[in-house]
Amino acid sequence: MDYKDTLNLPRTEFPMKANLSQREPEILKEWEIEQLYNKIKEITKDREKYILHDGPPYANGHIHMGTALNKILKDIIVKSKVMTGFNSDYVPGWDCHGLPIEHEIDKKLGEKKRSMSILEIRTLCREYAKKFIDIQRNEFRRLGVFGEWDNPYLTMDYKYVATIVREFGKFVDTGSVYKGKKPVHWCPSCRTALAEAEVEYQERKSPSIYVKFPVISDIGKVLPALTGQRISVLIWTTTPWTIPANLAIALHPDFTYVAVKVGDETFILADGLLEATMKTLGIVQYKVTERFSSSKLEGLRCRHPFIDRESLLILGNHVTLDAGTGCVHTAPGHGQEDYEIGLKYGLEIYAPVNDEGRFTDDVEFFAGEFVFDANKSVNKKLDEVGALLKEESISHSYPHCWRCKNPIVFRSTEQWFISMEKNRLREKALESIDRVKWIPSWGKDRIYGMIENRPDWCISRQRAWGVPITVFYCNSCSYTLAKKEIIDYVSDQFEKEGSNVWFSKEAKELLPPGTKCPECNGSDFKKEMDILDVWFDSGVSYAAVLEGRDCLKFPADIYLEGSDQHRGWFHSSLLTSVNNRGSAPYESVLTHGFVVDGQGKKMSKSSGNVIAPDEIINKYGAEILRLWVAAEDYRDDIRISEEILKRLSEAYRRIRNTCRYILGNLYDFDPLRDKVEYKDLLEIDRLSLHRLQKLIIRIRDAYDSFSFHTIYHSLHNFCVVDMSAFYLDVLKDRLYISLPGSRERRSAQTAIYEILSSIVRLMAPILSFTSEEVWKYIPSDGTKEGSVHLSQFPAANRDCIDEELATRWDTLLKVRGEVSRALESARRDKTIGHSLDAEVNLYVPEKLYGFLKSYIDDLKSIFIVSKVNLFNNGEGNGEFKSEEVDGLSINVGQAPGKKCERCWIYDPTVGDDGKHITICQRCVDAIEGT
RNA sequence: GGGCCUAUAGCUCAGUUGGUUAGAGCGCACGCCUGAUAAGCGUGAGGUCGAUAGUUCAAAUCUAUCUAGGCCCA
Repeated sequence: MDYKDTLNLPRTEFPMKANLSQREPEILKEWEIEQLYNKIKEITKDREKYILHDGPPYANGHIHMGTALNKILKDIIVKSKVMTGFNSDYVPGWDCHGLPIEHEIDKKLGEKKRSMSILEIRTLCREYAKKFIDIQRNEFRRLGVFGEWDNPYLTMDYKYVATIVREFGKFVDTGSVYKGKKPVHWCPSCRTALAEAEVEYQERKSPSIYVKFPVISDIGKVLPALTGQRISVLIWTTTPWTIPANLAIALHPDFTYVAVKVGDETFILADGLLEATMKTLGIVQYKVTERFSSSKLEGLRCRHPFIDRESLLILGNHVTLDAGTGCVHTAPGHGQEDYEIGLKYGLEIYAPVNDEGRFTDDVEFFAGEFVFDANKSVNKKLDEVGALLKEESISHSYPHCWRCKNPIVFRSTEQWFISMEKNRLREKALESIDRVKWIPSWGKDRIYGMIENRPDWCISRQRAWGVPITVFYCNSCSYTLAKKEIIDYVSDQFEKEGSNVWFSKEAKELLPPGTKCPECNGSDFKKEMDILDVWFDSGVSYAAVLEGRDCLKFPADIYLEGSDQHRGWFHSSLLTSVNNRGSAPYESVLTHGFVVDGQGKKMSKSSGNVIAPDEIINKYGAEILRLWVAAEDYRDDIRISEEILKRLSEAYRRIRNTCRYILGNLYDFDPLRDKVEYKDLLEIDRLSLHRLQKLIIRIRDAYDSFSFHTIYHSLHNFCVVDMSAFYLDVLKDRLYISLPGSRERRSAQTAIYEILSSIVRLMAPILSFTSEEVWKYIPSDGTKEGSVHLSQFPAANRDCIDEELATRWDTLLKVRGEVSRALESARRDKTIGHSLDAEVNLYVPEKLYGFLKSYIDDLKSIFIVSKVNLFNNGEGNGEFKSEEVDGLSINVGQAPGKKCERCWIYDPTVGDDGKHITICQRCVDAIEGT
């Protein structure tokens, strides 16, 4: 007789091989057919809300590892909140306007763009965004992310756009919006402003000049040694044409400056550049007459070399010793740093250059001249007045227009701003930051520093693809008509017809009938043609989405984005919400790092180290990607490499197999019929339930604190160490050998059923596909939901926690470890092969002896050996001396008796039964059903 | 150049307010089993805690500098 057939070996249809890349799409299909997301919405609708508000990715290109990471993290949070008992609807969104899309359309159109209307271009941009929204939506769904994919929010939806305009109106109403000047990259040949992305840096030859600015203030007051001398500050520049716009000279606050006597003149420049400058100027005879700190000069005045105007001496950290004289020619209308320092010192943002790049009539000597041609004229003039010390030519990197390839200029133009001060926006934003929970905590310092130091928010863009700044100008008196009521009126039209009406209709049609200019009573207006910064679009999502949908709420519980969004969405959302609602739109902000390669280097096309989500999904499955997200500590940068993925898929298999093995042993278990009461469970089964409760507590805490990598490690460790290597291994004997309906077998099944049904739910937010697959196979107790995602996390059962029992087993397991070592040593000596071949003698000290004696009947099953003999101290010594357990020594020998053919245990009763001469008494009983 | 952050075994992570010989799992090596089998079990070898200098009786832990890397600015 083949006794194998009399065993209760595991049986399950649950496949060992996951085959994720094939199975996942099938599961997704089922979820869709069952309308799972709607079912979740339905069952959670009356619960307390926990809202994660989705930051919209840009609708451009396919998703990459960063976007995948972000969406999976969000999904893990949302799913875990649902399973914790919240209503946690997730509405994904997309950011649709902006330069990158317009840029793509530009590239496609090439020269054709010039002949197209703004409406045609906007239509192409809309189609482009639409296309990538569909692509990304499918890619996100493929990751197993649940959400309102059929009803996402798009910043280009009419209703959303209307909200943007209304929120802009609120800003206007609070008096924060003003028009000012700011330098932008300007292409004179295209006659357009360029964004940073449209600027290409190329080598170019420029003049390099050294110019004297005579000091007119009484310098003797601060530096008596210089009294009565002819003194000039020496500057250096490579853009002579900006000299007419010079308003100041900047010195570094920490550098030492010198006064140098050359002939009968004295020059001022930075000590650190003295030698280099003198060499360049070819001056051999010079003498330093004074050394001093730059602060002595702050506020003194020079005279412009050829214009009747003063030039102020100021201090700025942007000054360097890399080149020049350490005294920086400053034209606030023609440079970013010049502009910023200019604002600080209250200088005019002066840029007397028109759209074509020609000097305005304001400029003496050079009016009408093209600025690059004017370089020569300016130098000539400087030379005439004796201010030019040196002129040469240098080659350096200079900005050029991406389209026409011509060199561009930096020129201040009229722009719309949101003031950080007028409505105390900065102050209020900083206060709000204090009330938000930032995770990790340094996020607070980071955004605080940014808000504290940022300049006013420039919200205008000279672009086509965006939301218009809905402001009008009186054609007769140039009065700016920016009023909340009028903006709201326009907003209503946008809501019905879209923002294209701004470009298709006349101002008259857009304004409320009978609108008159409050200044001159005129009725002829023109429209502002600038559009809003896209950060304003997404920044007001709290109004368009959180307040716009009943299933959400304001403020959101959490925003979750990459750490770059401290400057981006966290920032713009904070400013808009603080100004228009009086508080931050989020209770907490969680940030994650960036995806980098196995070496910690950033991914880039040029490095060739980019891994696409798609590749991973095809090779390993989205589930492995989800596991990766969970396994890594996302607060820091997150590495990905082949090795990491290989490790993870091995860990995945381990978890999957543990589930499978338990399923295989539950094939005849009906929880309603076979469950054993806790008090009747065997002790080791109670131990496993104790450990399960600890796991539940640890994992639920980890979900609450968003520490997902703790979950991965705990779960994996539980499956590998607690289950596979110990409990399940020990259990085999009982599950296979015992009578199917026996108490000891049902006791084991009760425990593993409880364990599986718990861990499958605990892992569902992370391993969303596999948990669903396992769920289908778990025997129902009558309350099992149709999907694991409709179930709740298990609650830790205090009644199953037994610390004393756990402590006792800590000792047993320590001894078990030592027995394993002793067995291994016997295995090396060829005394045994399988551990059941062994008989173990334990020589233990008094105290341990008493303890182990109470477990004497269980020891052989715990150790998985055939026989255990226990000896008190003094009765002898084992060859194997334990290092871990004081006084313990062990001997291992070949087990006596014959090996039972059925249970493989060596037992003296083998052969006792006349009918079954190759098996032991226990097995005889099991077969005969007694 | 500035702000914020990171660095513990080949990989992913632990490491309380400074306190014995720095831990876990995976991987690797070797062995066992063939009743979880494209599985399972056991044993073992892996670390100058990024570097240097300090504080201290005592530093992975505190301080400074440096190196490498990331995000955001300039």
